[in-house]
Amino acid sequence: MADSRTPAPDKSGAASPAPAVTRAAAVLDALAASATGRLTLSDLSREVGIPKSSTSNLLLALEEARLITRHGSEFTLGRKLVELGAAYLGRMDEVQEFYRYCEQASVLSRETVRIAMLDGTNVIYLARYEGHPAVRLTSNIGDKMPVSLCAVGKALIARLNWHDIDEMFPDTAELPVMTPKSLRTGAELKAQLKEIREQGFAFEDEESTTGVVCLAVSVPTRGAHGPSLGLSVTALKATYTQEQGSQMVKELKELAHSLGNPMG
Amino acid sequence: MADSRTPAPDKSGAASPAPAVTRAAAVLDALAASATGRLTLSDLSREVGIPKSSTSNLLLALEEARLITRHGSEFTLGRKLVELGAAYLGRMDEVQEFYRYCEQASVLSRETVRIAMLDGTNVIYLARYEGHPAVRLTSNIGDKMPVSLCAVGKALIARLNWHDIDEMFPDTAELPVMTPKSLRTGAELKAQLKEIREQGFAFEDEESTTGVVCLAVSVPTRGAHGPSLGLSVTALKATYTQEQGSQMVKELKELAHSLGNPMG
DNA sequence: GGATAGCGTTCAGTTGACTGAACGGTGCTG
DNA sequence: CAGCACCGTTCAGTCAACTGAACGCTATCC
Repeated sequence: MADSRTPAPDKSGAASPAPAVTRAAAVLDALAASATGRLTLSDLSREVGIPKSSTSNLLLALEEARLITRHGSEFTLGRKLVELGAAYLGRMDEVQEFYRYCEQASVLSRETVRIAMLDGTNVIYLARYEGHPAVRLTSNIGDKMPVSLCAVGKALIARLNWHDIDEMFPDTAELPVMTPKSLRTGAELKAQLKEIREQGFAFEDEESTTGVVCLAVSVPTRGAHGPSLGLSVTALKATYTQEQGSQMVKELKELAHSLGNPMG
Repeated sequence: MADSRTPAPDKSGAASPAPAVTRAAAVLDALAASATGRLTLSDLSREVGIPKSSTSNLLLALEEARLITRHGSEFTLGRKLVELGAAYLGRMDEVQEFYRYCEQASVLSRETVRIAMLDGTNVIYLARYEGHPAVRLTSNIGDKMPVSLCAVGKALIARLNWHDIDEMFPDTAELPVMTPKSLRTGAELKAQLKEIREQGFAFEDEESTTGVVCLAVSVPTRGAHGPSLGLSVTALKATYTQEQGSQMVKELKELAHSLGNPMG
């Protein structure tokens, strides 16, 4: 799991309009971020920085809503979160369309394809099509990954305007590293982003997993407010060929275009 | 409950220790339950039954926590819910073990297998192993299904004590119907549950999808507090044989036993 | 075009939620 | 066995979050 630091910790000057809700969300975050996923009332009180008595009340309410579950004196995330997450995904027509397209595509139907969403400096995987039994991914739906480490992350970032990119990744920014080939600095990342913009798709060469390569494209934003979506194919470097790659990019782009324009 | 002079420690409704949290959860539920998944402030205020001004504050806090997202004047569920749901699933060792077992099993490795959780009168699908490209399920992870319509639902219900079952499904209860073969009444369902208890596994014969059959078993509850888990295999009725079925049940039971007893 | 109905926002008063210290219970430690 | 440290719970006082009516605004209707 990648460490994600709170992006914009609102200073104490700006109070929340419903503090109890903000705190409850912080409790959920703390549970999600903890190593074991099991924390006691005191743990949470310390972690989130609110008095025990207040935390106790929050936990009672969260438990009643099934957003958390109590196991003796420990708390874990609740199953209601799975339902809500599923409800979010179920409302995304793009996911349904994604499956349908992958099944009937000529090359992609036999590959491992994923659709992901940009979330700050991470991507979140929304769905996975597994047409290639030899390539089983360890990552699951909902998992996060730093953008600099995967093709789909780079494809999504490349669509942002240059000013935002510079802000997110200063030249000297140190990027998370997972393999010897991982990009190291903001400058390296931005050099690649220029390439990606020119060629219209992104590439990953063993930057997150040795032996594995990825291709990815971004989906033009549907409507005015939708999240940024991206598509990626994963292949084994050992069997990957240039020709195969260009065909996959072609189909990825076709799917991306179809997702971006519901009617066509 | 007799003395009306006591200062009423608990009113009939049993007030929540943190109402704002309970209300926020109700807002999320309302969004998840709505047909389109997009509601305005006024919609939510009416739906949940709280004043607009209060709702406005709740929504602001929820939006700040990214539990909901604002699109103009409409609100939808937020992507943070996908992360939290994934964190819940990622913490379930059973899911990881489920994948591992399916891959190395002799028969199941070539079938479509799922693991699901009981949630009231529905089951929620937690993970899906697809070893059989010919059978692609339309349901996704996190989707809900009435227990009476699927083998895994019946397997899970069958483990409850008879009193609870009678309460959930009176003889004359009308069950949801999806195909001509769907069970219609509580009495029909309970007759099947008796069979399931005797033979130790559940069966579904085109009750949710014509042309499709399912086998399922329940997992003995791990520890004292875990949720009720169930396993199911889906097959095409056209190619299904009795012999194949008994082998699949055997492997399902083995996996169930392994999930219920972490060390063995 | 004027009127209406509905939307989201604002604001001051009052109720009820949050605090923090003290309490009883439990599992280590010396 | 006594001592300690930590846990989760309780309770009364205080402060702030919630209410509800009034506001400005935009679409809709006659």
